[in-house]
This record gives sequence, C-alpha cells and structure tokens, in this order.
Amino acid sequence: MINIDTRSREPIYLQLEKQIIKLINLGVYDIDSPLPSVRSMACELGVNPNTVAKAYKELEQQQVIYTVVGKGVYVSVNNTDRIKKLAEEQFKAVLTELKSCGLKREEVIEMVNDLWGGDNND
Amino acid sequence: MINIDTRSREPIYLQLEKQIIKLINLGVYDIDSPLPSVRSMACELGVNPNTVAKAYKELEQQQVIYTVVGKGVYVSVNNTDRIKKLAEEQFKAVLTELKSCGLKREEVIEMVNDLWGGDNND
Amino acid sequence: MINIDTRSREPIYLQLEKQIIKLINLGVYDIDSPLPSVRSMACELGVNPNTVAKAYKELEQQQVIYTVVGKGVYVSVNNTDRIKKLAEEQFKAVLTELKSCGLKREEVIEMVNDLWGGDNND
Amino acid sequence: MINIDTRSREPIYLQLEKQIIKLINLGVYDIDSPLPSVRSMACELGVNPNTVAKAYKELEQQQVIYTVVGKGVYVSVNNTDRIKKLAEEQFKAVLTELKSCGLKREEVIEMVNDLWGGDNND
DNA sequence: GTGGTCTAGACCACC
DNA sequence: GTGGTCTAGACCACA
Repeated sequence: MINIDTRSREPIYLQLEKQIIKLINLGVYDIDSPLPSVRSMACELGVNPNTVAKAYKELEQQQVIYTVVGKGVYVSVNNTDRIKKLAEEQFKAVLTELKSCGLKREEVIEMVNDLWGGDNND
Repeated sequence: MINIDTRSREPIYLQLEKQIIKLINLGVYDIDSPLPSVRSMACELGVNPNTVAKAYKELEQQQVIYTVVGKGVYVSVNNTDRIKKLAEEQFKAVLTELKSCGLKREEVIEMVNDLWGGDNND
Repeated sequence: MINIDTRSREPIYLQLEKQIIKLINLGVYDIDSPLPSVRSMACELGVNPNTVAKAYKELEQQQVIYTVVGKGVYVSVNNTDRIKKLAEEQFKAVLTELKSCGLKREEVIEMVNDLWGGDNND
Repeated sequence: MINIDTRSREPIYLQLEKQIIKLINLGVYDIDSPLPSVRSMACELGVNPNTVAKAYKELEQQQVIYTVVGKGVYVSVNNTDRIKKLAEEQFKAVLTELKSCGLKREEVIEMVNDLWGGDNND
C-alpha cells in the first residue's frame, strides 16, 4: 500500500509521512485504529527503523497520530486534511511561479480540465 | 534584480539558476550578451564565487549559457519556455496530488481565479 | 587500482572519472554495487573529498552511477562501451588529423601492428 | 585560410599554432617567406594580438619560425613535420587507450580503412 | 581581467 | 556513517 522510492531525492521519512496522511484521508486507516509498529513497518518497506520512527514522531507532533506507550501508534482525528492543505500551499506557490512567467489564466484552466478529464462531475 | 535567500532550504545555487533563467526568458539578458562575471555576481549577491560558478556551470550543461574561458559567460539560447515548462511539470505533479486527495475541480479553478484577480484579461 | 597523477595537466576529477568508467567497464565494479565513499576514496587517493565528489557528480549526470544521499554511491548501468566510444571518437579525430598531414594509410597500419605486437590473435 | 573557434575549449593560441604548422607542412607558407604580422593576423582573425604573439613566440621556441626584429616573422626549415609527430604521439596514446579497453586490432584497422576510403593508393 | 581547479574546513540533512 | 552545500583562499591558464 505504501511505496518508497529509495533512490528519490525526497527523503524517505517525508515520503512515508505523506503517504500515511493520504491513507488516513482516504479512510484506509480509521480514527483510533492502530498503525503498524515501527519495526514491522520498517521491515515491510525494507527501510531503517529509525527512518520510520522519525516519520511517526513528526506525524505525532503534527497531531495526526498519537502514541500509547507500550501499546502502539494510533490515528488521531486532528488535521485529517493536512496533506490537502499542504498540497494547496504548493499549488499556490507553483501557480504564482507560472503567473510570473507570463502564463495566462486560460492556459492554466485548460491544464486543470485536461487532468480532470472531460466529465464535469468531480 | 536577483534576490537570494540565504536562509532558505533551497540551495543558493539553485535559486540563482532559476532566477537567471527567468531573467533570460523575460529578455533582461539577451542572446550572446554577457552575464555578470562570476566574481562580480558573487560580490553583488554577497555570496562565494564558487557558488556562482556552480550555478553557471549547471546552466552551461543545460545549454542555457556558454562560457568562453578567460572572457566571460554568455547567454546561449533564448529558450523562452524552459522555466515555464519546468513550472508546468511541477504544476501537474501538484495537481495530481490534489486530485488524489479528493479536491474537486471547482475548488482548484476557484483558487486559480483568486490568484489571477477578478479581471478577465490576462 | 586507481592512479592519479597530480602533476598532470589533466584535472584530477577527469582522471578519476575516466578510470572509474574503465573499472566499471572491466567489471571490477558491478551494477548496483557501491563505490568507495567520497571520503574514503579521497583519503585513499590523497585527494580532497570535494574533488572526488565532483567526479562522482559528473558521472551521475552521465548516468553512469547513482547516489543515495546518506547511503552511498552505486553503479547504475554497465554501459560497457561508453569509454570505448569516447576513445573511438578521439581516435577518429586524430586519424583525420594524421590524414590531413599527409600520413599514408600504410604508415598508420604499421603503427597499429607495432602496438598490438606480432601475434595475430587479439 | 585559418579558422579559429573562440568558443572551443582548446586555447586559441594552440589552435593557431597547429594550423600555422599545418599550412607550412602543406607548403602554403614557403621556407623563408614571411608570415602575416602579429597585428594583421590578429585583426584578420578577430583575436587579441597578445594571443597571436603567444602563438608566434611558441613556434619560434620550437624553431618552426624565426623573427627578424624590425622586419617580421619567417618560416624556418626545421621541424617541418612537427605536427605530424605530434599527431602520431596523440595517435599512439589513443591507440593504447583503445587497446586497454579491449578493442581488437581488426576493428581498429577497419576504422582506418573506413577513413581512407576504399581506394588503395594513398 | 576572465573562468577552472583544488584545498581545507565548516555545517547540514539523512540513514 | 553517508552525500550536499557553502566558504575562504590559493594557484593556474587564458585573453
């Protein structure tokens, strides 16, 4: 369910964070349900446990998950759409960039429509 | 004309590259006209010459500029839309991300319109 | 295994690149196997780490190796004949030069035979 | 008659030297006949006079030309085939390189024949 | 003056 | 430990 690209320039722990958040948003991980343990997650992904721990720690600081010592890590309710906001921020930054390069509004909208396909209902 | 944020996470040399490309695209630097020398650019930006040289060398590898040793660095091609394409790629990536998070087409378009202002003519 | 001539006019980092490519072609470094770290290679050769890093980075841009930040540098493809092609190009250039100077075909062939020795089997 | 590529990585003064030697070898410049003055040569090629002077100076050191102060520069008899020897040296170096990469004698000879064309008489 | 190479040494993020 | 970035300062070849 989670794909890590070890060769990518994006740090593994960040890839992990993003994908976990996405899975939570998509409802794959329910609220108050447990996440895989650091060790099993690390083993499954072929990644150093420290890396997984780092991702979990950051997610906890962002109140996306919470830890019950001695039991495990659980999904928290807060910030469920954090990744959406993050993507929106990136989106606005890139948009500003595009505008400053002289791209027109129509061109951007066309690209949006391209991606969303010809259908009007999502 | 060029602004460097030394505190940014983005490497200085990359900031430089982007801004130079943008300036070339905007026509500030014409074809075959010289760029500031490594040393003067470094001095002007308050940056080490090596850092400027690194940016210049990468731009040369991308065939955006060419250097004549002992004389200086010159704009090679006005590949008007290199940076635009780069931004477009980023844009599509972010857009895909947004879509996969459940953002609707209308929300995206609204953001676009927000940024471009209420006027319809650009 | 690698010999650097610090007194040569040819830059150290270029010497390094060539010899690494050759070693890869000869199978000394296998695909996906790690190269010596920047620091260890530098130490071994009595060269500054920056110089080794420069060679590695260029090889990466040529897609000969790939680097995983925080882990190391790895052989990417056994493009067996990259260096061979490079040498061939040089060869043809020199050959053209020789021809334009009036050297005869027989003289060239004689030199070839001289170098390859009197035996006919390689 | 002389072509200088200012963008080339090869120093201009070296390009000059080579081409002058070649012209001498081909008989375009006769023994004891005068070469163009530094200034006129520089002007004709659109090159800095210092650069031409440097080339002339080196050629004089190699006894290819000689200077008569107040009169000009003249072709000397010595070393008329210096460039041929130089090319031969390069040739042998490249040849050695090729051999060490596993190239066979037949392949090399084929390349030679390719370049000299199908005819057998030069 | 120009760019190119190299060194020494620093700090950072990542694993 | 790894590579990545940056600085400061040196020397060189070239124009």
